[in-house]
Amino acid sequence: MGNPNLKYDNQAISVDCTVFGFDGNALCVLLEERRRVSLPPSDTEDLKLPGSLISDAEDLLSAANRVTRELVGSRSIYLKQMEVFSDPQRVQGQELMWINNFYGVSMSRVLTVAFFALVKLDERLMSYTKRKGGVWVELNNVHQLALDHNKILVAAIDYLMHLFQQEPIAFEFLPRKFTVKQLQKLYETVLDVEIDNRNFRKKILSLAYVQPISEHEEGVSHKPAQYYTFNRKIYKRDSKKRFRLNFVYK
Amino acid sequence: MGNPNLKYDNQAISVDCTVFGFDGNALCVLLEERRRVSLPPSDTEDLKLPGSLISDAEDLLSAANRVTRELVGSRSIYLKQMEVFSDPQRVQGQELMWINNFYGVSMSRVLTVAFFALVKLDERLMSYTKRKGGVWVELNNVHQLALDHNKILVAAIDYLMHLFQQEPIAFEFLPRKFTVKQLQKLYETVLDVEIDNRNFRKKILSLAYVQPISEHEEGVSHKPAQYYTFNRKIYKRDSKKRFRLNFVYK
DNA sequence: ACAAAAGTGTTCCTCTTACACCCATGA
DNA sequence: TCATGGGTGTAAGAGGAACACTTTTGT
Repeated sequence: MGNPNLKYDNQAISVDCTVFGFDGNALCVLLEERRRVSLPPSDTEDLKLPGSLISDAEDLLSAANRVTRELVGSRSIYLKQMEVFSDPQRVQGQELMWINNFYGVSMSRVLTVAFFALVKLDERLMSYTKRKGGVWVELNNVHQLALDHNKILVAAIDYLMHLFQQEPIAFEFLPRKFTVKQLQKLYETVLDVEIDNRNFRKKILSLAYVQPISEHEEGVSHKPAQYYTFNRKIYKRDSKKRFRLNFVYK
Repeated sequence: MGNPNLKYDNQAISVDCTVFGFDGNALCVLLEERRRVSLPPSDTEDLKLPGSLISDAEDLLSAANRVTRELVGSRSIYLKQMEVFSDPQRVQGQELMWINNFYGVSMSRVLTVAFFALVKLDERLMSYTKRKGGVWVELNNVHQLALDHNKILVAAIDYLMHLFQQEPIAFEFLPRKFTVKQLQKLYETVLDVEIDNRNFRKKILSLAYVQPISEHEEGVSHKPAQYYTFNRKIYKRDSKKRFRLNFVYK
């Protein structure tokens, strides 16, 4: 029997999405202004990660899709469950009141499931987001966020850097056709390293799933670069073959 | 404003723990019998992963610790959040009634946060678990479990195999001092491969964080094996150094 | 012709893999 | 002395890292 002294029925669940994009130079994250219903205005904490409580009939992925689509529209998006933040004190006082008020409930705590998302960020998406009330902020320019969203963001950056070295998620950031240089710049930005251009090319072009197409850059005042695409089918086929003990650090 | 047609306040949250152990030959998972309050008995579905609803004031890790300690006692345990299962239909009908009844609540759904755990399984733990009403079942002998616990178990096995190649969690399964052979057998079991003994030794012994101690096996009727230990400090120090693009499959 | 970025090769070294026999102990 | 599992070495190949110059285009 569950302990009769404990309560189990006063908890809300939310999703909060950390959506990353790459503008060609820097990593950006999608933020929105908090709509302040009954909370005194604050200069420093009015930005937050997009999120929402989940309704009784909704699964988490649907909720995360709903939340992100509000700001990025119907484009395809890489979306993955990351981590649950469950400190009973993570939302309290006025923050909790704000949520209860906003959703018309009276819960004593809110757990949040953090989602990790990647999109292809371009001019059109930039302005779409703006019209919908969101902003893309370079990671270096992110200051204090509402609730515990700085903590979630830090976890997401960490997750991004790890996953980036494990799986070819780089291509989620780039348009369908891209140049080797764009790809290299992306790796350098995300992992915060410098990469030798010759070695990078050699490595990337040795991958069967990065394929040249019969198109080159146009209208640039230097040698036009070859375009490549990412072939997911080939990646999936080949990724089953390998077995490595990658924990090896000497 | 949250959509006033939706309800947000009728959801319970549970943790379910997949605890793995290695008995020297096979991987085992910790299961417990479901205490059937108001449900017709079933021959095939009376085993489940250990789990519990979380109370309003509890964080997830504490809940997972509480749940596992009931069956493994106070020994140290590797415990990590894995994935949330949030299908609104995942628990319904009699299953849902059983939970509401058991905990004295009336929720319309239960989300569960699956935890992933590893313990050092030995004779003492085996019998401790038995006294507490749990069982260790070899993975090959796990049949139909209650609720969606087979699904959770499959996800946990997958997670284990991936993590095993990424991080030195093998040592969480073994006693403080172990032989190379034990370690190799463990890798072969978890990853379901055969490993060349000479190459395995070479690799393992090249790792600064696997250290020989001045002790050998005793009472065996063959050359007694050297004992080694895992030095976590050295691992942590060295793991910061390396950077690799491990997504590379050709 | 010049500025600007694209593209190209070689050498050295480390790590991986495949493979077969001798060693130390208890019975 | 024998059965049992512990422990050892080498050669060939693949992948990673360091490093500097030529090519193609627009202006």
